[in-house]
Amino acid sequence: MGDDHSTARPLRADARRNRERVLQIAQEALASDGLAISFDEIARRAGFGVGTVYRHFPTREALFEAVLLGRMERFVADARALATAEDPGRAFFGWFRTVVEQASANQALCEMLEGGTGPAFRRGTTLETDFAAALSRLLQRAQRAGAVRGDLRTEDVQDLLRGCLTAERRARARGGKVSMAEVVCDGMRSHPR
Amino acid sequence: MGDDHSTARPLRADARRNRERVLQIAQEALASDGLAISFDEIARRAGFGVGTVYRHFPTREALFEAVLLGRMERFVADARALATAEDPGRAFFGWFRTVVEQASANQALCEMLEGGTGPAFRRGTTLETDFAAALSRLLQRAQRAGAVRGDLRTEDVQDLLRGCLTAERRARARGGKVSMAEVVCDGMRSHPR
DNA sequence: ATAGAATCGGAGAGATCCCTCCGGTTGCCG
DNA sequence: CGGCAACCGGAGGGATCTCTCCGATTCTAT
Repeated sequence: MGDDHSTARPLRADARRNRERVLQIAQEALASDGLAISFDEIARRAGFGVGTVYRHFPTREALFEAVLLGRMERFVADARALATAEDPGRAFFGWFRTVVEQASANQALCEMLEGGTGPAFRRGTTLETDFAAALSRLLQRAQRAGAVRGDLRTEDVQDLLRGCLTAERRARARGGKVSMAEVVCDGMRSHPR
Repeated sequence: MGDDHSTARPLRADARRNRERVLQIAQEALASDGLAISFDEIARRAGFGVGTVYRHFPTREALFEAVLLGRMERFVADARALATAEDPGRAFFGWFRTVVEQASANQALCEMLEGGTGPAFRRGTTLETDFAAALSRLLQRAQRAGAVRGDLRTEDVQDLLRGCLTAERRARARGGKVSMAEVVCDGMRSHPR
């Protein structure tokens, strides 16, 4: 325990290259095939024996986390950056659309957000809590500004986001013209009538 | 091939009872656990050996189909029945909400509709074609009546339906007050402004 | 160049899963 | 109630998946 990555002796040059290659291949594999892809398959695609890959990532889940965690954290960072924007409605809807747009191109990311089940995004994780908190601030500000239906709660928006990913991913796969996120955002707006 | 169910010698009484029980248990298991549940597990829950269950349903997929096909067909029948309703907008949104409401209580049904991947609902299946056709009629009539955004295509609505299921299922699981279907339906309405 | 440490590769253990096979059991008809 | 067809049960074959182990290989420091 406590393998101190920052102070540990640097990896041998070949190991470093190989580690990088595994991450690269895993990234592509997860984006196109989703969380269900097998560890063996990733090793095969990268051209390594499974033992080699396990040397770098102790567990299937650890590998997936290494690939996906950063992406998720960026969503949280984006939300925080927008928490003080001058137009709360624009900030909220912009963030929502950005997340849908970015994630819908990545199968594994979608599954993680949709299911709340992937690595490092389980119920109660720091990441999951931060995500909900950041979203909550955006939402409340937008609601106070009258841009979003007042009866929507954070969990509602989270679920709508998940649903929107499901829809947008498929729409994107078939080259659809209408943005599903656009439709859902319209549904979340305060009813003018 | 062509095991003629209607004219074949009726099942022995015990076999009939057992078959019924398997269907019942499978229904519950699929509703709560989804398509990923294993054949062995269903046999175990029903209290039968796997051989017994395989006697009645030659394949995992055949069992799932026996449980789920009827439900799917009802959605198509509902859509057809509403194709001549006097208020096309009301018919369209009513059907949409009904499907979401009914399916969101059943994990396997959701996965089937969402993924387009389950038994008997694959791309090109008669059921899938009929489903799309029935939905298409409802949509076009609603659009002509000015109740639904004119730029939405059948595929768009199908994807929104899938997404709505993802959202509604989770909202229901946590006892949410706001209906996700309501929000999405609002998004599909023609913009008054 | 060479010793020694770090790394690689892949066979295989252990867990599931789908499905088959066949000996033992049970219900049905005369 | 006797005999046979139909039915049940579960061991196990073949696949696949995660992860371990250790001999063979490759890199690096001297």
